[in-house]
Amino acid sequence: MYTIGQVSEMFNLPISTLRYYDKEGLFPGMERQSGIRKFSERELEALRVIECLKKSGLEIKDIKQFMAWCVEGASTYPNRKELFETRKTIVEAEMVKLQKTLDMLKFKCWYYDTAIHDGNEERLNEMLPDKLPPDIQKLYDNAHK
Amino acid sequence: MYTIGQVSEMFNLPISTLRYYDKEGLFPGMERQSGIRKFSERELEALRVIECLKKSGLEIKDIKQFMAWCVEGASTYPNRKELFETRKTIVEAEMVKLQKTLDMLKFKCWYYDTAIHDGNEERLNEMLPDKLPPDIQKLYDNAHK
DNA sequence: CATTGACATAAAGTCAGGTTTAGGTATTAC
DNA sequence: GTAATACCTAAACCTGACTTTATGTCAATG
Repeated sequence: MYTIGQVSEMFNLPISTLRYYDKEGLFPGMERQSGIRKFSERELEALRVIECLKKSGLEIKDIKQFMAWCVEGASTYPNRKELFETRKTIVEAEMVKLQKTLDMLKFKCWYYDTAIHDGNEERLNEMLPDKLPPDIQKLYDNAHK
Repeated sequence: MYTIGQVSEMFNLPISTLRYYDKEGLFPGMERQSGIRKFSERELEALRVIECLKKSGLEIKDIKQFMAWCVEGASTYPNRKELFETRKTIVEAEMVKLQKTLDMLKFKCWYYDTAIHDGNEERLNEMLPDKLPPDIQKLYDNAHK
């Protein structure tokens, strides 16, 4: 059993955030000892799932709904599974977008590297948009398609 | 040259957002014809960079700073390069985190698949935390490390 | 020549996800 | 016995990134 301060340290989250999550119903049935929250292994796993679902773009109110399903029991397995399947699809799409972003950033790094070397962008402007070095061209094309 | 409406269609962004970006100084030196904004190829590339930098987590006011550097000329190449290097590092870290998120989601999909099949979580609880099928164990370990 | 549609502005409003403030309790440390 | 520390609540506040509202201009259409 952990206090809110210990959990705050463990997860590197402000205490105020943990209290906010609790207020929003993300720890249904969490124990208390004379008013003080007692975080058990169940709440730690809940917190891991919260961080995961948040990162997948889910809103707090929908995470609350998921936690309510967990309390409801086996009848909500299909709801929970569908939720994770949906989030998985969304995160996979997000990864593709982020890779495109990363390729743009890599291209710009090369671009300014070259600009610094040349002292101007003249040569670069002549190479754009389709006479870039092969590996750079790939980055540029993926970032601009 | 494009009108705000055409750019809105091309980038699938609300007109209000484009006007907001302009107000925030993200299109320095954009032309106008009797008050009406004229988006040139320069503004379209700016918009691509805006989307990229936004996705990398940069705030509007810092994107504005970057656009100001672009106007300033060759003396700011190093500033611009450093900005992109920093964003690249941040996005690479983000990709690692997102992969961890994805592994958690994949694990949970398998988990509820199994729970639905079994009708309860008893067998699953016996397998946790280190007697999972090898491929699932990998997902679980990456998601929980 | 009035209405429609696309453009413009300034200023107020919205929203999620916290964070801060103000005030209080309970336990341990000197 | 008082001071520090860790916990508690309710409610107000904050922030960034838009979005909406209210009002107006201008060109082309019926």
